[in-house]
Amino acid sequence: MHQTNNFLFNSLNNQQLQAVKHVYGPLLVVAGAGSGKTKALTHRIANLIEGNSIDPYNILAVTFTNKAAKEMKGRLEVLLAQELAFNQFGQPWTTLKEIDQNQLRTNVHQERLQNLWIGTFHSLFSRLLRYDIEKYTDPEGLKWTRQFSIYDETDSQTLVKEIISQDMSLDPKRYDPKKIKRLISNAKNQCLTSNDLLEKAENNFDKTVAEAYKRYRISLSKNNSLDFDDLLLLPVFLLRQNDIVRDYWHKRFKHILVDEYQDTNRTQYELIKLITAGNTEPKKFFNWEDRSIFVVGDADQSIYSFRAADFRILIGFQEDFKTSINDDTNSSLIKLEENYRSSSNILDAANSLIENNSERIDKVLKATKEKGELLTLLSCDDEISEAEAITNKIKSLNNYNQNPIWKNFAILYRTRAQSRVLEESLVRWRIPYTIFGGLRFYDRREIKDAIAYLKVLVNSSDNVSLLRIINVPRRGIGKTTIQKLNELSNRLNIPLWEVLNDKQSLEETIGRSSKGINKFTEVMNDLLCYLENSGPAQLLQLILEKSGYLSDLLSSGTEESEDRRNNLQELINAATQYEEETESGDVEGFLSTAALTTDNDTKKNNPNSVTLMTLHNSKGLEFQNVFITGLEQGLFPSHRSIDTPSLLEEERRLCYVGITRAKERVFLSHARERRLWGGMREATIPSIFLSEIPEDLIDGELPQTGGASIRRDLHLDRLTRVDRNNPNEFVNKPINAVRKLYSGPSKGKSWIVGDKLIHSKFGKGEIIHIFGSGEKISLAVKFGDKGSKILDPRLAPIRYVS
DNA sequence: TTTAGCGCGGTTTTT
DNA sequence: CCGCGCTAAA
Repeated sequence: MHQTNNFLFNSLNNQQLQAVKHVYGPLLVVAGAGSGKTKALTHRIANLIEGNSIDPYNILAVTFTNKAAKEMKGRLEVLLAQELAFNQFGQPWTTLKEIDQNQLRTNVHQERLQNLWIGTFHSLFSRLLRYDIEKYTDPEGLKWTRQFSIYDETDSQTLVKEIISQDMSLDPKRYDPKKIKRLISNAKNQCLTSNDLLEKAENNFDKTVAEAYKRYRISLSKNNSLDFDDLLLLPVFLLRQNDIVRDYWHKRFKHILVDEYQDTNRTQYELIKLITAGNTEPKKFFNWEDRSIFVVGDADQSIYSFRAADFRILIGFQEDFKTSINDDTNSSLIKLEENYRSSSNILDAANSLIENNSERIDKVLKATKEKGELLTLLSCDDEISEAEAITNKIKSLNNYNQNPIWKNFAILYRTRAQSRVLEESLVRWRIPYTIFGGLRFYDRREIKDAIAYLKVLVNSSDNVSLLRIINVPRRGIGKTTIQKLNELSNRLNIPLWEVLNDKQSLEETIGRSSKGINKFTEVMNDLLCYLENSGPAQLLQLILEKSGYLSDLLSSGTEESEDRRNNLQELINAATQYEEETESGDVEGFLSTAALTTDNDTKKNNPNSVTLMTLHNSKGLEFQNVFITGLEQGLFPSHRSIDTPSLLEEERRLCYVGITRAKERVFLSHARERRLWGGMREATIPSIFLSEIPEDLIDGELPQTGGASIRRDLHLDRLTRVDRNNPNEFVNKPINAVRKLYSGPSKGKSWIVGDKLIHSKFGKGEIIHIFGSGEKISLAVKFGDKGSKILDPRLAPIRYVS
């Protein structure tokens, strides 16, 4: 036991130690970037199990990403294996052979962690639903079975679109299904029902959304399906409704841990609270005698409010979970403020930046590392020279190494659209790179097709999947046929699948077209015979063969179809792996995994390559060198955020996240001109964030390569037309130029009627009138098609042009 | 029933 | 510029 304690405790600082030793009651750990929060989490779980003899069966550990869950699981495994190493071999972990280490990890995995629930919100609660969903009846009488399908964004989009245009006969142009889906999703994430929405409705549009929500829900139930949001919302309703179920999970999960608590939404919060409170509501205080809730988060890294995450939940934690004893010894807040990742210059820059936000928990990250290098500002002509400047930097920093180490570099951007130019530059210089995000493995067409077959076999009510595959491969079943059958199904109130199997009705309604349908149902009924006794891997194999999907691919013989076949083989491998990892190897479970897995964690990347990703994707990661690109008003911060303070603060947090990813070097780049989507070249204004980092922490640099020479190399003549002769104040004096823009033209520049200027949001404009005088002037500016605005020159993001 | 061609719109997105 | 959804024609 003492050995255990050493393992778990001796590498921790004071605050981490306090967190790790916490056992009962509520605890909020405010963990700044790079302060060792995963360490605190994993060591605490290990200490619960090893130090306090708590059964892993009673622990629930929730993360937001598969990656975080995997990481936590892995590290926990090693910690417990280290303990075991002492008991079994009597020697420290590091002296063991790798094969013994792996053996121990396997032991721990199978014997100690089998019953520990650790995973994402969505995967854990879909698991809960596979147990208990049949015990839930909606107030409207809607029901689901444990074979429910999980609809991804595309599937649910299809359903909403159908409801808007067909069910409700609305014009999809006035009622954009995407927008409506987003509003419904927002409601679901805030734990609101369609009735709640109806009560809150202020106008007809709101009422329509509420109605669409209601119908969408009915439709999901008819399909025996749930969308991502339902995986959390339905458990809330279930636990509220059913005392026995709630009591069961309450008694089971005595110790709850939540990672990235600042990213929780109302629904997730309700869920956590229901399990923690159990069967004894209403009540004011929780009974912490034999239980705990331990949440870790950082309000400064809250960057998902557009998905209804609400960091005020984190700020309210202590109030929400307070104990009846109101004493000072009951400390329910610990701050981890020592940063082990970044140089102190980088941290100073990040701290200065984030201090411009008003809504925060006060917290200053303290460096444990040396000052290090200054941050570097790369002021570039345009997006091409920005990309070139970055690749140049990467190359030159690597020249000092015999073997280039590409994996030490990350290039971060606000929008995916920015990645292309960067890629082109990396390709040109033959620098290996890995781009994150993009198409998920499970979003590929052939994968979705195969999965859809599996879904229909398990859940014949799933019409979205059914209609996806009914004519894939081609069976000559067209739109009109499907429409007729759908009508029949609705009129008789018989599931579509049963209509398809009723040969007589088919003959009567669609006549000769029933041939294709019969072909389809024959295949499906044949496959159904195998459902009982086959695992997902074998089923997939059978599906691909018997449906003719595979032979269809083979006959086309293109390179693309070759790729598809490989992907399908990959899918079967994943199913096999699932069967090996889980004892039951059940199809429903595999389908959940397939729906909830992004391949960021599974795909094999070139281990030594430059990383390209969005700033959002970079959260939780770290790199030696980080490039933050496109620091321009309207791009970063994005144009949608620029005049809404709360949104601008979120952009600032995003920038903070980006900077704090870096261990050694940060490069901040902006382009003086940029074309987005190949449109017009637009003059830009440097990002306000650049002006919020102290000048003495930034080193300005003139990029070596201008965009024009590159363009000539590429023979892109039409691009070379663009000015190179224009003397560039930013290139000559990058820092000063940036600062000048924000020190306020009212000090340096006196405006006169007729001056032309550029506004970051409204674009080019001309002063048509000046109100007031001296320091207190306002400008009336006419912006082409955007109309006229009255601006305060000291505040408005404007730049003088001519 | 299928496919080619045009027009429109295009932050970020753990699941 | 690129990917989509819809319409027109084969």
